[in-house]
Amino acid sequence: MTHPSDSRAYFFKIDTTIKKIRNVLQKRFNDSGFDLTVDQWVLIDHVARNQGISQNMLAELTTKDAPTVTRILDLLVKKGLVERRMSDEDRRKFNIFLMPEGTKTFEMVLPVVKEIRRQGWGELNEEDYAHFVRIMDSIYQNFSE
Amino acid sequence: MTHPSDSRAYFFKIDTTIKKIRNVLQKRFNDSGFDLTVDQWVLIDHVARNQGISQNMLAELTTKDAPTVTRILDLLVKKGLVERRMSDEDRRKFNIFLMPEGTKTFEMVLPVVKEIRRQGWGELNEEDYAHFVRIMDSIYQNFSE
DNA sequence: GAGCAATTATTAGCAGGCTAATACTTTAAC
DNA sequence: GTTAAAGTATTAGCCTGCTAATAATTGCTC
Repeated sequence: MTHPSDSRAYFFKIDTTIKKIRNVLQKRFNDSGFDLTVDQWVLIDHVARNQGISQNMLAELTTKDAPTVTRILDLLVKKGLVERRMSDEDRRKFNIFLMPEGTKTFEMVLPVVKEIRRQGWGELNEEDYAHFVRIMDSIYQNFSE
Repeated sequence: MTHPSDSRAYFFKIDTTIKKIRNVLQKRFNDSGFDLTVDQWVLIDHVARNQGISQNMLAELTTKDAPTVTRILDLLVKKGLVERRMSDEDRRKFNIFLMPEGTKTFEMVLPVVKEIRRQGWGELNEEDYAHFVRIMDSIYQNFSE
């Protein structure tokens, strides 16, 4: 390998790592008795921090596409965790709110998620984090032109 | 953020980056007239480099699960790119081979993929690559205990 | 060698990522 | 004000990731 980019390694490593993280999160959710997928959690997390957010905005913040947000919200509504309310100013939009059960879920799951984040990061330090962000952002940017 | 792991950032960044890479690859495939998904390419790549490989082994090398490998191979067989041959020693196994069309596809797509890898890695250097590998492996390891 | 456990691959079912097409609403242009 | 363009959300259809259950074969143990 004369240049790192000649290898499949970086695509593969990113792919494998994100799968691992997802697996661990999901298993921990299941073991904790949370009836929730990782992506459902991601939406709940954002709604909790941005009550009344639009689906559009949710899609942008999570880098999910609109149809996916629609479907995940459908499931969350069905579970009684989240509510769609017609927007007053713009009738094309919904404002998304947590229901009481959703708030409960958020508060129950959050500490578990934080613990997993800590576990994953382990002994890596601030400098590592800076490298990590720089490299990831760089790859992203290199593909955004 | 007192500690990087307190933020959603690293999970999110990895997730977003891999999505970006996949999108760029797929779009470039489409624009080049390749009738191929990214994951179908990944399997072709591995079969090309390991003719006769078993599905099991393919799953391991690609970190895909067995049902996914089965389905992707079904599509590749349907497209005439790949062939399943009964293994002589173990009749539970298939040996996977590229068909002539598959080899053609491999040789046609590979340079495009290499070019995209190069583009993504951009001006990052060997040292960055070392950091990248170390951090990713570390996260993976922290979740494998 | 009979019976049981492990291995290999498949099927079915749910969830999420993507594109394309559609319905509805708002905004802009004339 | 009417019409055209843009924005918001949904639906449908394909592909992939995951789990659980199944079928077929092999290997192990007695």
